[in-house]
Amino acid sequence: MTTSTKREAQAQERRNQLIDVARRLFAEKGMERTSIRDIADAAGVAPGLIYHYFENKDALFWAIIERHNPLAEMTALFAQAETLPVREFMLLAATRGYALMGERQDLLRIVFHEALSRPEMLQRIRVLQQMGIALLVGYLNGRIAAGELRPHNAEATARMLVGSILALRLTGAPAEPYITDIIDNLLCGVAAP
Amino acid sequence: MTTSTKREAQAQERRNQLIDVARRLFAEKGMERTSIRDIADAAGVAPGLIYHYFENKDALFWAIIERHNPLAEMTALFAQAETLPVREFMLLAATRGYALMGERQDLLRIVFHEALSRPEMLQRIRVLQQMGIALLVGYLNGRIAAGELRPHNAEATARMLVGSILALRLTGAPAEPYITDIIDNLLCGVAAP
DNA sequence: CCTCGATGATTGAACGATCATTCAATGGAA
DNA sequence: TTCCATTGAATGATCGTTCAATCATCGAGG
Repeated sequence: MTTSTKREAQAQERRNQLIDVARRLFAEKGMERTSIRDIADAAGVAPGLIYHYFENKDALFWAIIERHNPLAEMTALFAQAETLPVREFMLLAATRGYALMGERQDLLRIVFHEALSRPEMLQRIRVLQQMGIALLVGYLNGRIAAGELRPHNAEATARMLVGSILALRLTGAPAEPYITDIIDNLLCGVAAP
Repeated sequence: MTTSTKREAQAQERRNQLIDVARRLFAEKGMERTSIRDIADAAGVAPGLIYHYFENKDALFWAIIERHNPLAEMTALFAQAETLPVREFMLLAATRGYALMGERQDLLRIVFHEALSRPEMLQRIRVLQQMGIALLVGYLNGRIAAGELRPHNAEATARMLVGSILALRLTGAPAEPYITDIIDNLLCGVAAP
């Protein structure tokens, strides 16, 4: 058994601290406007220490990104899809999606900011978005097969739902009454009968 | 009449060239990752010349932003709203919105990138988005009053439409068949009858 | 038509500041 | 004593911006 578990725990704690501080500052100011000295000052350490834990500034950036993979939460959400009526589930999915974006606001800001100039970041977002859309499309097609939704292009509907919730979050709009209205609009349409 | 119109025209042409080159590079790499020397090299001039036309790098940035105000195009679009049935107009509005975002892709990238770290840029976007949503809400309320749409929260519908089109553009999805499906979903809903 | 002074466009190295990263030295824990 | 965490100034590079000098254009006067 390793002989330095206390020391290793302390190192891990320091590493996590540096990631947390960097995430907060990157979210506030953007990566380029945040210097290694800014991060060191905010963490109360010397700039050189950062290079003990991370090869370079870019490695620190990716350590922040690696910290969170939302796919587990997304698939967990769909685990209970079968137990709820369509409207209830879509309300739940939209509300949980909105809430998750809120909890991960720092990370979202960093990710969107860097995606605009880092092709590898954009690629990573595209993969995740594709997976998210696929989960939703699978659910919608199941509901169509069960006769609960009319036959239609489930992918367009999935994109509408995700786009609408993302737009609420990006514009700083509150969840309600918008989410309920959006789901009702999506299910019933807005045309006069 | 001014005596140096040829010289003034040349100066204006140079100024426009610098703005165009800067816009392209800012869109590709982001503002911080684009140096004054990058812009000068791409324009084929010396770095000092940029300061003949712009007080500083930030002034050049705002000159790019000032170059375009989409509100004129947005209001022009609504000028013909009355002449079309609801579905036709909404298809037109969505298609034109998608196309405008495509034409202004460079500017959108710059604007979204800088909005994440410049409160004044975010504020400017918020105002514009508020105006756009207001135009759409006004139109939808008119259609509700005319009995063509059922009574509902027009703002939620406006946000759905804008969010859906924005998400198509951000994810690199093609306009069709999505726009037609989205408009039909929005009008008729996806619930089984 | 030519010359010359005025004016604005342009150059590109220098300047002061800041950056990311390195590293020899130090301190504390094992 | 060994090992790892930590320090913080130094290093080389790059940044935005300045500025004295140069070049090209323009208009007035002869």
